[in-house]
Amino acid sequence: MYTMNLKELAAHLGLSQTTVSRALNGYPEVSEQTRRRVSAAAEQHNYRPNTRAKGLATGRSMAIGHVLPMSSSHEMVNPVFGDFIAGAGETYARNGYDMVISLVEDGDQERAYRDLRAKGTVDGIIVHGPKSTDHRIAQLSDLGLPFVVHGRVSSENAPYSWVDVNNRRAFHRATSFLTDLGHTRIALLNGLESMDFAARRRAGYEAGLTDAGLPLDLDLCRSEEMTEQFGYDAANTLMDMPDPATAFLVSSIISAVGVRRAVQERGLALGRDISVITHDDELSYLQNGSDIPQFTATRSSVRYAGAQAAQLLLDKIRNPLSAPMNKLLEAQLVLGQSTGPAAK
Amino acid sequence: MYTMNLKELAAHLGLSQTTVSRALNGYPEVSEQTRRRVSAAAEQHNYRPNTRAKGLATGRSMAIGHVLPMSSSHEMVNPVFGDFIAGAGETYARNGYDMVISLVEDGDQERAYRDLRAKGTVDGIIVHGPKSTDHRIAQLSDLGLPFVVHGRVSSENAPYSWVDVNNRRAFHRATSFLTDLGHTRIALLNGLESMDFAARRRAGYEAGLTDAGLPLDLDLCRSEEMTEQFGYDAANTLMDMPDPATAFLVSSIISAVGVRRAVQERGLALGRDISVITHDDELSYLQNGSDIPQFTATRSSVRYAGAQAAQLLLDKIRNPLSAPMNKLLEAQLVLGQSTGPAAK
DNA sequence: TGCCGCATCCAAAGCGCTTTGAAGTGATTC
DNA sequence: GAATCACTTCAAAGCGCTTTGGATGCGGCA
Repeated sequence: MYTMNLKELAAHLGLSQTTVSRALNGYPEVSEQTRRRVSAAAEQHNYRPNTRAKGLATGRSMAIGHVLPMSSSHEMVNPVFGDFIAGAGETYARNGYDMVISLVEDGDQERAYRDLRAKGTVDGIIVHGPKSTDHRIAQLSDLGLPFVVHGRVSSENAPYSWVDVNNRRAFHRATSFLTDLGHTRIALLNGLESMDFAARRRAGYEAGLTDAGLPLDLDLCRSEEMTEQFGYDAANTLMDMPDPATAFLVSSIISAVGVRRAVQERGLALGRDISVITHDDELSYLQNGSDIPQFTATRSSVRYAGAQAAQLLLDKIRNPLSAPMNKLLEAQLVLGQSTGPAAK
Repeated sequence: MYTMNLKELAAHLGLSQTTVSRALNGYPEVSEQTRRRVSAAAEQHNYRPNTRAKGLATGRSMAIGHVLPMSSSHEMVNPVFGDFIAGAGETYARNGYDMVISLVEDGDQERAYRDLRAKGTVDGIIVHGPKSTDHRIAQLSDLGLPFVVHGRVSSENAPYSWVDVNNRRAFHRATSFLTDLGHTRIALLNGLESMDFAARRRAGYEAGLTDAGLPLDLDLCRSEEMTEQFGYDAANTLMDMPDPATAFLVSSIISAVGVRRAVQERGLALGRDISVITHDDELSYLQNGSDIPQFTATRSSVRYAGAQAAQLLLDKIRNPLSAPMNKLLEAQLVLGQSTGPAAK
C-alpha cells in the first residue's frame, strides 16, 4: 500500500510543507479554511507523519520504555506484568505514546539504561521489580531520563517518583487479623526478599507478630519466586512440621492457589482447618472469586497501579522540572472464605 | 548525562562522519587501524547512534510491533502473553530489535495497523489472538507490512506466515485418551470459540467423540474467556447435571485450576472420581507440577512459540520476497495424576 | 498616497544518521 | 617518469519532519 509523505501532500495541495505541517498540528497561523482543506486531504490520503522523522525534528520519541529484569537463572515474566501494562498501555494510547518493552538480564541492566538513553529510543521509562538495594535509581537519576518506579527502593533516600502499594501496612493488618483469630503458627510465603516489596511485606508480618506477642519463627518463613508450585510445596512442608502452621500469609494469589491445592489434597478445608490470606493484585484471569471472595485478601489493583505510574511519568515528561511524585496505594483487606478461628 | 553524537565524535577524532560511521558499521573501506581507533573512542565516550536518525536514514525502525486485541467489554491481557513475549523478546534482543506493544480495541484494529504502517513505527508485526474469520490477515497483506500470526485463521486461504500448535490433533488425542478410559460424559471447557485456536480444539474434541461413537452433547460444551472462575463455575454446573460429566477437557491450565477447586471442594479426587486433561502452555508461574505432572495435559511451550514467531518475522524482514513460512508445533500428551478410568 | 499591522503563507535550515560519488595518497607497473 | 591501481578518506545529499525568519498581500488609518 502506498503511503504519502508531507512533501507529496503539500505538493498535492499546492501548499508549502510548513503550512501543511502547521495546519495539522493546530498552529494558529493558518486560516480555518485551509486547515479544513488540509485536514480533509490528509484524511483522504491516509497521511500519518513518520514517527522517526517527527521524532528527529522534535527530539522526542513519543515512546515509553518498560525495563523488565530477568535473572538469567529463572527467566520469568511475572504475570502481574500483563495487567500492569494493560493499565499503563491505556494511558499511553490516550496520549499518543507507544510502549516499548525491554527484557534485560540482571547483569546488563546498567548498560540497558545507558543505551536507551543514548539511542534516544524512549522519552521515559518505567522501572519494574525494584530491589531493596537497587543502584538503578541513582543511575537513572544521573542519566537524566525521566522515570517512575513500580514499587520503591528502601536503600534510596534521594527523592524519585514511584507508585507503590502500602505493602507493610497491608501485611501488618493481615497478620493482626490472623492473630486476632487465635492463630499462633502463621507462615509467610513471600516473594524473593531481595525484592523491595517482599521485604516490606516481611516487615509488616513481623510487626503483626510483635503486636500479638508472638515470636518470629524463621522456619515459618519462605521466600521464593511466587509460582503455584512454590505455594504447594511450601504449604506441604509447613503442614508437616511437628508444630505445623495453621495459617498462611501469601504474597501472590498464584502461590495461594498452590496452598489451596495442598490443603485440599489432604482433605482439609480452607477457612476451617487452615486459614489463608493472600495478596490479590486483581489479575484479570485469576480473580479472587466472583461474588464472595474465595480468599481473604489484601487487595490492590495492579492494573490501576499501571495506569497511575504511566500518568505520573507522562506528567514528568511534560514538566521535567517538577519535583518527584509518589503515589502510595492502600490495599483493602477483604474478607473471604479462607480464614477462620484457629482450631483449639 | 552528556551524550555524544556522530558529528562530535568525528570532530574529536579528526575524521569525517563518513569514516566514523563506516568504521562502526563494519564496512571494509576503512583501515583496521582507524577502525580500532574509532571503536575505542566510541566505547570511551559511550557513543550510541541515535535510533531515530539511523532509522530515518536507513528507512528501518529496528522494532517489532505486537498488537493485542482487547474487546472493550473485557479488557484482559491473556497470561500466556507474558511467556510469549519472553520468548520473542529474547530473539529480538539478540538481533538488535526493540519490541513495541499496542493494546488495541477490537473496533480500532484496522486503523491501528494503518497507523503502524504509515507512521513507520515498526518493521513488522506479530498478530495475536486471531479469530476463525479475521480480516486482519488480508488487510495486513495489502499493507505490505511483514507479519507473522501467532495462531491461524481458518477463513483465510491465501498463504501467510504463522506459528501455531496443532490444536486439533492435540484435543483429538486427548479426547480419545479419555474415551479409551471409558469416559462417555466428557465436558469441553473451551476458550471463546470465535477464536481460531478454540474452534480447532473443538473440532478435535468432536472428532474424538465421533471415533468413539459418542454423541456430541452441547450441554457439555462451554466456551468463555479462560479464567479460573470460569473453570470453577462450569465444573460445578456440569457436575450437578442429572447425567453429570465425569471428565473435563480444558483449554487452559488456569481454568483447570478452577475445575480442580470445584472438584476438591466436593471432597472428590482428581484422577479417581473426575478426570481432567488440560492444555498446558508451560507458563512459568503456573507450571504443571514439578516431577510428576499434576494434570494430564497437552503440552506445548508458548515461550518457544514466541521465539519461533519472532525468528520467522525477522527472516521475513531480512528477505521480504521469501514465501510465507509456517511452523506447526505438535503438543505432547503428557500423563499426569488427573486422569483415570471412568467409575462404573 | 503612504505607512503600518495583521493574517497567511513560504523557503530554507536543521535534527543525526547513511550513502553516493569523488578525491587524495602511495605503491606498482610499463 | 607517467599512468594505473588499490586503499583510505571525505564532502555533500538525502531520509521526512518541525521551526525560524522572512515574504506577500490586504485593509485601515492618518
